[in-house]
Amino acid sequence: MRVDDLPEIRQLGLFASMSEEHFEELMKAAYLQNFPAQVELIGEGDSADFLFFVIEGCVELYGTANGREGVLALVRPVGSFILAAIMSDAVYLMSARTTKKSRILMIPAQNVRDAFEKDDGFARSIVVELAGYFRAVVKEYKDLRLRTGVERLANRLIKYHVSQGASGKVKLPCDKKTLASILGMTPENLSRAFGTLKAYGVSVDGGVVTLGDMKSLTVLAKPNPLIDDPST
Amino acid sequence: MRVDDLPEIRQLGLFASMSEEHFEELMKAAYLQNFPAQVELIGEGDSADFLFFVIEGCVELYGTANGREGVLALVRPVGSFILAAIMSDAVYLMSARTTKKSRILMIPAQNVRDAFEKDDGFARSIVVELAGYFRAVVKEYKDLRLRTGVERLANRLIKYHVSQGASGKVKLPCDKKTLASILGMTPENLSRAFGTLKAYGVSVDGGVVTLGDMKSLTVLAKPNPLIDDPST
DNA sequence: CCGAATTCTTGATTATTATCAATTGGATAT
DNA sequence: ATATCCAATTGATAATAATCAAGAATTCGG
Repeated sequence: MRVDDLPEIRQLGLFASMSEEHFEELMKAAYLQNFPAQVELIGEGDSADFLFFVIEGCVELYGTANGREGVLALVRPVGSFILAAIMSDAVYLMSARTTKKSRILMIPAQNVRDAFEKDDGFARSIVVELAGYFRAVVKEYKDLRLRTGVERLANRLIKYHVSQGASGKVKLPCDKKTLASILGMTPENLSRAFGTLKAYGVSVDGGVVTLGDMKSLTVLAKPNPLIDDPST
Repeated sequence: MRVDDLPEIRQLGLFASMSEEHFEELMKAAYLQNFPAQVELIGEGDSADFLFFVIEGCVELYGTANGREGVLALVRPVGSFILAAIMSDAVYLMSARTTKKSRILMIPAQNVRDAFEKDDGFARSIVVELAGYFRAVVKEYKDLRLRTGVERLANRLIKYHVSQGASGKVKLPCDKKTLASILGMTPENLSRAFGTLKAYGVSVDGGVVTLGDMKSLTVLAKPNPLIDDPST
């Protein structure tokens, strides 16, 4: 498949200030592929051979240790992942799998590093991208470290609510099993956390959650822009 | 105080490929200051006015939310902190305080950003630095998410043991209160975790820990280079 | 439509961690 | 030396979360 069909890639912050020539070169080396759901694209510990972009669908980044597994993030269109491993020329720290049928752009690591050496605009864009990644993980860390499960859920609901237009209803972006893992809890405890939030005006109907008492929910959640606001 | 007295700064990866001229410029704008212990250098939410380097002493990075506080990392000579906030021109996500008498180099954020624009080598070095930061936080996240307190302690002891020459003894790098916070637990639970590790050959005498049965300790800890090895 | 598989929920129990309280021990200052 | 402070430990209890088990609800393929 030709990559030229993807103007959204060219528009990405990462490539916006890259020269046309270098961009062409990168795209010539790139692969665009469709994957079914539940395909493991990379495994932690593998050497970083490709930089990935999610064009369509959704990819889950997760880690394993001591017999446990946890999802760190979902990547949706158009997002990249594991840029840091590429720039460090190191192994991946996280595994990645598709959660549904997905279209993925893969750029060989060496081409990315070559472009980084040749193209100053690209190098600077990578700084901005990595700084944003870093700050996002720090926020995840604080969320996990400083809040209980119920608080994490409450804040996540408020966050989704805002990003979806604050209509009073929230559409969950994934199934509850995955949401639980994103929030750092088991599915059982997510169910119970929803139960706890009933007293704060939260009612659940399948994948749709109604926030009926924002005031008391907010008192419980204590939302914090330094954790919850993706733009800070 | 003159910054020229600090050849170790020039040697840092961050500045190694920077032009002499731009480095001079940066250093001219920089402040070198001595702080006593327990001084709050920055507070989370403050706008990022300076990039910091620890020249001597030690600085603790910590975050607060929902009435709780947690240490994310200790920065020792010669390390920098909050580069990501500077490059994102955003507020600090973490607070920082000295844990002992420390000498700190501060470079105004705008000068750093100017140098980033002008000096391509510097821009590329920042990428490497940020990628390393990112990977370090991901490892912290996995450690916290996928391990129990006892496992975290066991792995930390093994890590210190290796970095200190694997003599069978480990000198703790800070008081136990701080260690507890770094490990994401309370001081009480750190005491109990040490108690649990007695059965695995670990004995504590003040700040010195003896590892008497590496084999069983390792079985318990299940060390993982993708979390514990700072060089991967 | 049915049946199989899976997700989701709920209950009971256990594990892990935090909190509160009391005490010990060492360091320091007067 | 004595008093004071604070880190560290220990015990008791409570909060939080994980695990195991069973059922209910939902999805999916035929």
